[in-house]
Amino acid sequence: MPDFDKLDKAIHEKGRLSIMTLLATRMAWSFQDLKAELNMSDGNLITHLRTLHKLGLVAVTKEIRDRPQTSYALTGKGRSAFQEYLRVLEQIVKAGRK
Amino acid sequence: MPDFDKLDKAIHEKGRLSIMTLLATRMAWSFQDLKAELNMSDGNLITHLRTLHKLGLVAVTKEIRDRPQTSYALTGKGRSAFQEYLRVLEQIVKAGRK
DNA sequence: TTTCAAGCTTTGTATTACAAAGTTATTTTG
DNA sequence: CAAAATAACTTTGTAATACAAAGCTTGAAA
Repeated sequence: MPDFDKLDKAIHEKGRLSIMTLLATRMAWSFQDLKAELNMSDGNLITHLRTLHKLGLVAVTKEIRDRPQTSYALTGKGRSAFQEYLRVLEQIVKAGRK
Repeated sequence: MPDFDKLDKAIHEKGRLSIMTLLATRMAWSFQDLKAELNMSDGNLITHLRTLHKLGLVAVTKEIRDRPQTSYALTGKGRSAFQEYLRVLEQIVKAGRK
């Protein structure tokens, strides 16, 4: 049976799961790109990002290019936590397809 | 990108996801077996089951064997909703492993 | 008839997702 | 330069809901 206890709650919530998945697909995402891709409200998005950041799963980089631009990326910890999470998803899929 | 909107919220919640996964692995589960496997409190378990039942995803059968025994099983609708849900999980795993 | 177990309801708490609107700072446009 | 615009937050409020714990009900066994 899948190891449901290992389903990290911080990652499992739909909004943050979306974010983590996006962050896993490329090095860094700007706030604007995340917002466009996920169509979340500013407040909701930044709250989720802050939650992930506080847990050490996401790194925040502020730079001023054209306009000020904040970028988000997975940390090493975030990457491995997410892979661990995906392992449980795989177990669930395997069990559920039986 | 995964189709996050299709992540059925009723199924995605950890407790109910556990239940749905168990129900997918065999024909029927008694209340007691579910409770033992998931170690949830009576109240919590039955509330989740009722939620799934109200949505038409889970069928409830009451029979009196030795002791009264209630059994739970996926409905057709429940089965296909769950498969749909699993499809999204697969997309997430695929995207996240990149 | 007391006991016990199964299944279910009720109550209460604490968390939290989310939207909406307001804030600050910087930058572009008229 | 003043005004508008945009990025990135913060704040506030609401509604939903997971979960535990304890109580209720019914039927069987002791």
